[in-house]
Amino acid sequence: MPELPEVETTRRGLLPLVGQVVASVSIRHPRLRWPIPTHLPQTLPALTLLNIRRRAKYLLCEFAGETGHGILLLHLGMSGRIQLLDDAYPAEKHDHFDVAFAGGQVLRLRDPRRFGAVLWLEGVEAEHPLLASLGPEPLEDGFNARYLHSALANKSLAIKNAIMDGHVVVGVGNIYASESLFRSRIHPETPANSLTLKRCEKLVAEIKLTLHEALAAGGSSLRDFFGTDGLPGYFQQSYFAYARTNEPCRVCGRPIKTMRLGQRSTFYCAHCQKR
DNA sequence: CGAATCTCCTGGAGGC
DNA sequence: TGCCTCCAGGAGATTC
Repeated sequence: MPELPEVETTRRGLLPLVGQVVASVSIRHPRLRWPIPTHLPQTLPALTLLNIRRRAKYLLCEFAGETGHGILLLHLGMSGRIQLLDDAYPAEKHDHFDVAFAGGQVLRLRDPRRFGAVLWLEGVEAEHPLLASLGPEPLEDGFNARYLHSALANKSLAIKNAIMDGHVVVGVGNIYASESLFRSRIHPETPANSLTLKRCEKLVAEIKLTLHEALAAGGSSLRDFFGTDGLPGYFQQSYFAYARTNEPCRVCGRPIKTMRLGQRSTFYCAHCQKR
């Protein structure tokens, strides 16, 4: 399931397309999280890709030309992947969306579970409902202990749910929520507003560290991630807690426990992580 | 407002 | 081998 490091890795992998002009668009299966706009095959051709940015787990591809201007928003959901192909190879079952460029390369979205999204934004990007109320980027300076502590001040829910809420901080998915809480020695059920500033400091640091490490791993597996079915780098890394039910804690050796929190599998060490 | 629950979807794993 | 059930999950929508 694509987490922030994988989305960022995807973004970097697509940068060679910047400056290229769209030749055509194919929509094979328009029903993703929301319908893919049916006008894209008319709207995009002849526009130039100006840049590719990332906000949270959204990829924002800005296009402009004599016939228009807008942002193609892409989201990978949980099973999506974007391939950069040198040629329009025959599409497979779950290849729902292509953007073909004049140079011959093709951006292809594959998403078996169809939780992903392809949308077209016009007007002021920051005012779009999906982007307007997002919290800070976890790797930027705006995400710091003081900010987190105040953002949690009136929240009594479990800290794990809090850091997975995109209004608090974006880009922390289920895997890294468990991992960063383990590394911070914070029990996932701890009421968010009971964390001291000092523990917020630790948590912020571990979220940044965990994401940086995953990003480094994802970046090094770019070739695996693009064009093949190889697993992205972070799946190959060894987790401290995630998906390690009953396996020995890497710190104290006691079995890792699992629980449901906010409908999500949660992994932790009952001995190392304190409320 | 906060918090909990529901929802979309398909592939893979496990049971019989 | 086949069929059934259950589970995974990002995050917006809905409900309380």
